[in-house]
Amino acid sequence: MELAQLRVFETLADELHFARAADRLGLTQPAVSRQIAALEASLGGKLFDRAKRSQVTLTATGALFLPEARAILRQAERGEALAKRSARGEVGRLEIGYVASAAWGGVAASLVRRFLTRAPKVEVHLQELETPRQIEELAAGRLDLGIFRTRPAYPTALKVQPLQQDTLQIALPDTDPRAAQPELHAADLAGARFILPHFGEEAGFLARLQALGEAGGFAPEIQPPVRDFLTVLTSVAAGLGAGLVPESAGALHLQGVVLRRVADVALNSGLVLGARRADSSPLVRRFLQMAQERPKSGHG
Amino acid sequence: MELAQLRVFETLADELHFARAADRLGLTQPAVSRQIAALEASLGGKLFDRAKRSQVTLTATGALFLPEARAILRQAERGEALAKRSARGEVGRLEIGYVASAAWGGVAASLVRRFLTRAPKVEVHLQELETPRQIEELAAGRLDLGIFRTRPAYPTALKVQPLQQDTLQIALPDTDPRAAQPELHAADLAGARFILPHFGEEAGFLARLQALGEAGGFAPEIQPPVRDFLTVLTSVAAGLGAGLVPESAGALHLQGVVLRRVADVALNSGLVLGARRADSSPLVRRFLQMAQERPKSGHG
DNA sequence: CGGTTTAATACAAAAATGGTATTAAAATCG
DNA sequence: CGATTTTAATACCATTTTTGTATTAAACCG
Repeated sequence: MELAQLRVFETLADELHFARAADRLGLTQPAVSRQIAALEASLGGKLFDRAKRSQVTLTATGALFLPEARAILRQAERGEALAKRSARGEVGRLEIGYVASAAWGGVAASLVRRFLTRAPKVEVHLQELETPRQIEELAAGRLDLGIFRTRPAYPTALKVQPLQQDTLQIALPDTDPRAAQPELHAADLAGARFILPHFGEEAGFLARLQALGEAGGFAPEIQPPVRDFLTVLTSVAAGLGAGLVPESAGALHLQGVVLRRVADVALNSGLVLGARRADSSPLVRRFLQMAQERPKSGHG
Repeated sequence: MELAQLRVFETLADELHFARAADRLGLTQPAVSRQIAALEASLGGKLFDRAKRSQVTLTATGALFLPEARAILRQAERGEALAKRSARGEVGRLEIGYVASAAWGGVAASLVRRFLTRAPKVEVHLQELETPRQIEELAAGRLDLGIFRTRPAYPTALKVQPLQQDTLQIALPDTDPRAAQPELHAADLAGARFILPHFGEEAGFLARLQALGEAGGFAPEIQPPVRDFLTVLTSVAAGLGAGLVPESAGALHLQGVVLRRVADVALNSGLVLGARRADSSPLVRRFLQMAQERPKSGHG
């Protein structure tokens, strides 16, 4: 017994006419005759009475089998559709990690929102984790995707793709004399007090600042960390010190604050989207592909 | 998507090893590889991860599809089994008519009982109807089988097969002088009074008796009809007259009664099993075949 | 690093499936 | 009632699909 035979059987049971059934199936009449004969042989009994040529009818066995055949076909169609949706990455479950800084800019939220628009049946679970933890969890298989900050290197088991190319910039009060310069050099920042955000165990900003100090030949003085970027910028505007913030923070346009690039030190700190290199999940593939289509999400 | 592919998929999902799955399926390993590849192509995504050669695993899609595939296969198996049982005549419904006289001897009951032993799932409905009515109902399709008395002819749409070859015989009190003869002739019965059974509208016995009278050149005198054969025979033993009873009534061995054949008049009155000639129902075929296997049922 | 295991691929043989043409049987029409 | 038409089955051939054997490529293991 094969599904193809059941499809022929169902159609013939509908039409009760070999030639018309063949037509509906895109076959010829003899093909239908043989498929039915084969099915009947495999079941060990006739399904149709064709003693009267002009009025094919279901036998008792055929009538009994018809709802069974329909059930099998419908079940098969449902299963096939489900598998296809799954293969297209439209159903399933995704564990996605994100760094807090990806949430501020709305990058994580807008990515997930875009994905769910296309694949509403996917169950997405979000977890806020710092970059190193995400890399661990990804490798362990407890995360499927991670939205985290660029690193100098990643485990070979992971692949990452750029999400947002953020440069860290220096935020200065517009009253600061250095604010007059179009761009700064590390050495210009000697003696400045720095206001840094601190989220969980994320130590990236601190590390960058220390690198900056080394390049400029000074030991940066650090204010107690604040909770978010708005506070960093407000503190800077209040003249409490300088800030180290992602370029995208400029979108806030806070009065009394200017952002300046550091010309001689690379302070790239983009967001990347990471996944297991060997991950064959269509959901992950689809998410990665979608993220690549429009590397910068709508939000500034 | 085809059932054969699902069978391969299920087995491979069990074994997670192409060669072993092939073995279980009675195929070779490349055949399994290709069947899976074909199924994956038709679904538009991978079902197995075989990056690591030594550990084939289900993908998320594969894991999702496995219960679906199992459901389809089980449904197909149930449907197939049901159709096969139906084709073998083991399920369904039979409308069977019988003449009252077939019930006395237990012919109808024993036939049905034998049939139900072999096909317990068949729903049998019995209806007591006289011969002409059964023939009507059979032709109309309201009966599937009929157990009735032989007729000189039947509609061509029907086929009948012998069930029990009953000759009608004459029952006489052993005190009757004719009881001394080993067999009678029609003429011997002139002047006898006859005791006949009368059931519903069955007029067969009366008609036979009249034929007998014609052959013997006398008008038979008829006693009021009685309800059953035992009463006929008891009346005969009491000397109330002669009886006309099926040969098989002799099995009752009633004291004081003898049964005698009528040599010169054919009084065959067998029971036959009738069905529509065109009936393709496996139940009917099976019943007819069973009845033929042992033409006389266990009962005398 | 070499041998072994395992899945995929290449190729030829076999099976099945489908199509065209024809036949047989029933239905329809004159 | 006979001729024509309709309809399903069959014969036959071409095509496609499936299988098996042999081989290859990759991963695993010592």
